[in-house]
Amino acid sequence: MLEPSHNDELPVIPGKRYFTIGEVSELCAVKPHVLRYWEQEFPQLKPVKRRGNRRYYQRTDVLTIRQIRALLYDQGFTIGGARQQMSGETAQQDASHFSQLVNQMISELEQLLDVLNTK
Amino acid sequence: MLEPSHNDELPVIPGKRYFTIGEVSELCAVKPHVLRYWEQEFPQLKPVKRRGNRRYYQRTDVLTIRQIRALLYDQGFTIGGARQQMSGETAQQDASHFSQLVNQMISELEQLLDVLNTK
DNA sequence: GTGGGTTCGAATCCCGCCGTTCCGACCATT
DNA sequence: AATGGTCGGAACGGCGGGATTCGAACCCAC
Repeated sequence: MLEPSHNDELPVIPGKRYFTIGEVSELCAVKPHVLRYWEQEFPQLKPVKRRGNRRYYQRTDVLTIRQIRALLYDQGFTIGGARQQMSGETAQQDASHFSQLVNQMISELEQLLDVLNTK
Repeated sequence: MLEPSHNDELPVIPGKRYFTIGEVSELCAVKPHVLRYWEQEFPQLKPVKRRGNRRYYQRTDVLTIRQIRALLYDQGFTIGGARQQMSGETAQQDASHFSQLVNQMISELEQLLDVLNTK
């Protein structure tokens, strides 16, 4: 069984600009080494790096990580699926699925229009 | 990268009532042993069993399997995630999103009806 | 009924995803 | 300078998700 990890209950993000990997780890309940690993897997996750290659995460990075976390731990995506989801590919599928339905509705409405016209 | 498996291009389901596991395997492009495995993982997948414990799949079963297949191979869910998805937890989110849209369409159609009536 | 293909459940095997652990070196704060 | 966090890289590991194998039962065509 998938255990929902209650993303909602994560701590409030403090009002500062930059966070170390350790801080982000706490804020997102994800171990530092996992954060480094995710960085390889998700191109959109690119914290600033300074002296000695140290990572400095911004607030948006923290939100990105929480989103990834939700996709993986709550929604039950694989890493590949989460990446696809983040890059918006599935939104397109949804959209096409949707437009298909809409097209069908349109053609049905056109038939209805025919009926109305011939009366 | 996740390779979309083009669920759309699966063969049309023949117009008969029952299918053997081999037929379903072809119809869904999923090996028989995987179908048996999925049966353990997805409670809603319960083909009828007859003489000698043989599986007889109905059309709805075929559709269910295609759906599972899409969740796993196209959308990138884990089995746990797909199960959660199938059991309708996330579907509720989708549904509310959907019903919102449908409501909007209905109100627009009602406006259209008004126009037609006053003419 | 007889032969060839299909299916059965259960056991076993296996590969790759998703981390995890180790490492010596570097950095920051006291 | 001492303590504790962080660095990258490589080696290691669990286990999810099948894949393979087995002998036996079954079905259909002939």
